[in-house]
Amino acid sequence: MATPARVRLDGVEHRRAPRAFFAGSTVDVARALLGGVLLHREEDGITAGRIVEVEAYLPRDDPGSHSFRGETPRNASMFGRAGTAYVYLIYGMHHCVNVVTGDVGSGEAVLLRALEPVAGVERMRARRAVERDRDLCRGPGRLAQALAIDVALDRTDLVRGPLSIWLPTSAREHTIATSTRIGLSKGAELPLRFFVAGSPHVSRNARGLRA
DNA sequence: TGCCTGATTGCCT
DNA sequence: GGCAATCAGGCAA
Repeated sequence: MATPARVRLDGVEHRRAPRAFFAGSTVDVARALLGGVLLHREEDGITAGRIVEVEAYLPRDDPGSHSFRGETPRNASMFGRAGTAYVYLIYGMHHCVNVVTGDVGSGEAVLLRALEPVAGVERMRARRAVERDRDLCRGPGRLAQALAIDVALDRTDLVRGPLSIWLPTSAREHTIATSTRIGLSKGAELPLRFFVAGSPHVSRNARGLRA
């Protein structure tokens, strides 16, 4: 499928994130993803949302990461090249979407935790029974459902495939806040969650904020 | 082979 | 605030 080099989303011109964007250090990529757009090009339309909350999962000595115990069939894509999508099923019913970063084999990724809907909102509403649009993508399982992302998209290439990341050509003003990651039993003390301060689309209020 | 747990969500009290 | 839903991976036996 022909993918345009640029697209207008939410009134702002965006360019598709190239391979090099994902190859940096995981924390840097995580912070740079804030303000970017996750877009799913489906057969009959698109859904997209601005990224407002992420978590970094580091390559070594990060007990909270799926890669901590080494590569397995489940987490194999997390060890793939930067710019690969790592999608997995959690709690037997929800999907989580990650962006693979760093070098091949290192096992680093950024979990996308919340989006502000910007395109295909009607499609999202049809998939998720919620009263408020801010609840469409407020949480990792919710955004996956809203954008119809499941394990079929695991291992796909964010640089060329149906899932993609788009970056505004002129940076938007936002303050990045930091907190500990959510839901972990190990590695929970590390300040590796980043989100747009004040955004109503962030999944929950956090403790230990640092602007 | 069997048991336990999880990067969550939504419903119930 | 508590807890069930639901299932694949990981580990013990």
